[in-house]
Amino acid sequence: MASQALPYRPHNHQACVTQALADARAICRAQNARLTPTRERVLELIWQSHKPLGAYDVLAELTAEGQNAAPPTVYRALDFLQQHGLVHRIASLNAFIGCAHAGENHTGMFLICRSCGNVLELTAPGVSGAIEGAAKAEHFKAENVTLEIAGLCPRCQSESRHD
Amino acid sequence: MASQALPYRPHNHQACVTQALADARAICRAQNARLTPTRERVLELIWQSHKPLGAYDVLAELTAEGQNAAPPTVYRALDFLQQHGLVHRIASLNAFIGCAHAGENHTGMFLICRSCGNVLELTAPGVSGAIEGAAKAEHFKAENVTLEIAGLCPRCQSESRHD
DNA sequence: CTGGAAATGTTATAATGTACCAAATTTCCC
DNA sequence: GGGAAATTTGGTACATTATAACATTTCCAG
Ligand SMILES: [Zn+2]
Ligand SMILES: [Zn+2]
Ligand SMILES: [Zn+2]
Ligand SMILES: [Zn+2]
Repeated sequence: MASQALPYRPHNHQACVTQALADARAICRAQNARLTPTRERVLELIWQSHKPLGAYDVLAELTAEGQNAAPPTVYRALDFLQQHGLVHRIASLNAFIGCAHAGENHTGMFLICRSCGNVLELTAPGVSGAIEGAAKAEHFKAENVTLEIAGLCPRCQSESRHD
Repeated sequence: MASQALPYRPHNHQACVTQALADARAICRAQNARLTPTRERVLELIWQSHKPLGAYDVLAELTAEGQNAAPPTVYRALDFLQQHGLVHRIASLNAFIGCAHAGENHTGMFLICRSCGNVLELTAPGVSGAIEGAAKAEHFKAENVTLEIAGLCPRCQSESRHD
């Protein structure tokens, strides 16, 4: 069997976080955007795992750390991070996840495991092309694509076989 | 220019509604499911237009008609209609729309106009195939696909050109 | 009939997201 | 550096969407 994608297997996740934060700093510097402490901390919290995190989960962490935070605090930080392509919102879950392809121009495709909750973000050119083609055939000008696939990740499939 | 899809041009919309209700009755009869008056009325309200309707919009209509309705009334009806493939939930809008392909086994792809709000539901085999292929390449078992494309419909594109 | 299943009524509350205005901070020009 | 403008943050209140829980009614098979 081919090697599985990161979210589906044990790995040094701290490296994911470190890399994501480093990328974020570089991207913000390049765009002259201010990655303030709260924004950076929210991004780090979002990256705590490969599972999407709800805005109010982020809020709870912030307040637990003694930070003066209210819902707008979190939503503002999340808006900023989305604008700069650092996090994605998963509409079907009302939750947020770190972008695995920050800086690259891409259309996210999310594989969401309903069992373990992990999410893998893909860029599938074939899929994007097919979507654009279908939209074009209807003379529809596509601006934003939401593509979220719920199901079972490789790990959870094999676990359910061994129950 | 090719003929535009229904939502984007004037048409006898009452025929859409009548057809949808007739289909729904047939489907429920075939599945031994009870399309009760409230459920049927909710479906009819959802079909009032080709724009998605929020659950609380449906609720407002029901109560305006003097029906004894509360949020669970609407959500239960919507759950039923979704289960039987008669309506879809648009996750990116928190709203519901009548299924344009009820009875057919399909994966909905929704073209959502950010200007006029109309939604066109497509079935694009090429897109579905590409998505399944991409999921399979990651050994992911896809069960449910959310595919929503926001942009500008043909009509709204030409209107903005003539401003 | 009648007993169990399905559907509905009803109240309360959870979960998610935004409007709005004031205060603080940063930026940038002079 | 001083000070106006813009950005960011603090904080309250509220809007919107969705569900939990339990009582009551309706339906239907036997
Ligand atoms: Zn990781
Ligand atoms: Zn999983
Ligand atoms: Zn119509
Ligand atoms: Zn339009």
